[in-house]
Amino acid sequence: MAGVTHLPCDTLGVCMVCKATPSDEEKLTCKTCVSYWHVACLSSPPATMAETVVWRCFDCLELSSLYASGKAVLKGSGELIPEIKPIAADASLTEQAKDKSRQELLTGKADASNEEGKGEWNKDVFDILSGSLNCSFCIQIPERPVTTPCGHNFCLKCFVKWIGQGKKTCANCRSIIPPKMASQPRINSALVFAIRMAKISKNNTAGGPSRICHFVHNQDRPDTAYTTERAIRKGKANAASGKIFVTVAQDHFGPIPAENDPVRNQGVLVGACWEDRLECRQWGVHFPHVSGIAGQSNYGAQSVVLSGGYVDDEDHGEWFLYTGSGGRDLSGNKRTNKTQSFDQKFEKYNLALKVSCMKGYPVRVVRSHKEKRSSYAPEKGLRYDGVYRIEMCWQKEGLQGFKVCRYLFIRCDNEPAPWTSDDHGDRPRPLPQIPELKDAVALCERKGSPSWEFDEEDSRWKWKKPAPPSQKHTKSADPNEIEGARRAFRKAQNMSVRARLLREFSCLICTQVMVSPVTSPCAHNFCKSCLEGAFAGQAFVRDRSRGGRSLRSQKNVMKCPACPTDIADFLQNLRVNTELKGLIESLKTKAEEENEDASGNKDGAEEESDETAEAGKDEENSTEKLNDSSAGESDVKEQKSGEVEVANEVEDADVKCDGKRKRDDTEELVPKKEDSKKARGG
DNA sequence: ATCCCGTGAGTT
DNA sequence: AACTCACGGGAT
Repeated sequence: MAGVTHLPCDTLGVCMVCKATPSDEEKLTCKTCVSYWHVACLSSPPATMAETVVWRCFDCLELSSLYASGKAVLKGSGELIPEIKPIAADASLTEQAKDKSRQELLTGKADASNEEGKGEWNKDVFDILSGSLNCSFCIQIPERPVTTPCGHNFCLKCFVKWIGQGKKTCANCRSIIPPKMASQPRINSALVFAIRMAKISKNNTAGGPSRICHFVHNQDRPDTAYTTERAIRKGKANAASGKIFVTVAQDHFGPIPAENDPVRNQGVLVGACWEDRLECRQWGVHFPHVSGIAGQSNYGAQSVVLSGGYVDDEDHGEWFLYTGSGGRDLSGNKRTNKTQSFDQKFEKYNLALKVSCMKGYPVRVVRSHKEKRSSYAPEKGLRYDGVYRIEMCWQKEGLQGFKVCRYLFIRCDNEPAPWTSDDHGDRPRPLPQIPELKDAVALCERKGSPSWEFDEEDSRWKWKKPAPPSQKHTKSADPNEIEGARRAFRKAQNMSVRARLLREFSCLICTQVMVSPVTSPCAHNFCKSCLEGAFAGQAFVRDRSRGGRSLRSQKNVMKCPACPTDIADFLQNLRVNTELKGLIESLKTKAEEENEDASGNKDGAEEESDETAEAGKDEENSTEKLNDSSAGESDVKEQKSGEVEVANEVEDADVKCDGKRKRDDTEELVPKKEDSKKARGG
């Protein structure tokens, strides 16, 4: 190692340079690998709060510049190429350069930068966003945006970090942040969508990358679950499933591709939402009606649902820790039971998950609104979030005192997750740091190479080994049903721009596009006036509220019109989310302009008959600029095409999870007490 | 918050 | 075919 020594703190928090044990305040966290560094031993510590938040250690800076120059690649297993060493201290990176490389990492535009003028791309997006939509910490477009009740938008990570430092007020305006929001911030999905729209619309005019991934919200529901004769009084609770619309086998692994979607010919795209489990089932994403795991113990698990049923679950978006099933007394007529009364074992569904782990199969992941402890859960219903791989599994003592099976899921999908505004899917990422591993029992890791793997040449995840042959017959959908569904779907596809805006940015009260949006602490968006109107005449405080010093005046509970959260405090001082407002306005304007450009053509398209629409979605894309392209997303079917073999011989290296791997940058900035094993120093 | 149903897939 | 098991969901 050359020149100045740069080393982080070790497992015990001891600085490896000066051997002191710095306090939390004296330590700095690398934004990328979440390692801790003693500020006093840094040659050039960050000067401002904003810099602190985005600070990256020397290893990671070097790494990102290697990425940018195309010299570094990730191995399929997710392991970082080892020859990357701490570089000579002052990597001579200016703040600008840091920002640039960070942004390149974020947007995946690394190697497209200066050539072909694509470097301007990000700048253009900023322009569209009027430069106004910035997280105050990192001065970037907010990643996983959360909105404070005072109407300011931040990256989830930056916000969590801020709260983690004991801050109780908004970093922008010093308004108090409600404790509930502080402890459980929810991503503002309307804002995510707005950012994506801005990117896409920019992209379409600037000739950027052509393949933008689709983001779907509610599908049409051409057929719903039905109530059988027998259960006539029980309504939907005991309904039987409606038709299955896709033609995949029940033990199909991976995304649902377009060729198995005769209804829409697009497959199930990331971000697809459903009302309930039966509907989710109809699209072939997760077949069981109640169970959270779909799988067979001798074959593998195809999908899971995160529904908050198990308190041990821990959700970090791109990765999460899942708890196995069982361990509960379901005798009598219980279907679920939150309390555990015996140990879980690796059998049945838990064994199925383990098989998927060992084989490296892609596992579809669905998140439910019932998971209240996750920032990534949808507001209502269920949402398909793409495929993940189970990198390892083990047992631990659960929070309820019995053993639970544990699974580390890491996202590996070719489409971006619903909470990011990235325009690309996942790249292989390192294992996150998992404190509970130090107490893990029966730890299992994959031995061979995974079946579902990132292909560097194609920059896509694919089957590197053939997908396991189905053991079930493939369901075929009823042609009549398909035709009906198809019509409804085409109609939805031809929605006007305004209808689209409406769908994404509608006020939950007036159902119109929000004029002056306010965001509640529970992350629901309304027009300011609508929300005011909804509570007009209601007093905030009961009785003796008058003279400013009423001692025990009782606050009235005022429930959010969209959920049970008490938003009385929020209502007292409604603040417009000006950034979101501006964004909606500019999208509106832009959409109208494009509407006019396409003029007569466009009107025709809206009234277009089903038959003409049959011509395909490509055509729709051209008439509808804001419609993201769905073409090109159907090629998830490389299974048996022959070139699989070639890829296989490249390496069969075992997957190890110790030492060498860097930690994931998606790790939450949380207390850092128990660092079981630091992935450093090796 | 609690009760308890019909359902459907896995397993025997 | 019988039996077990399951992170739903409407009704009370």
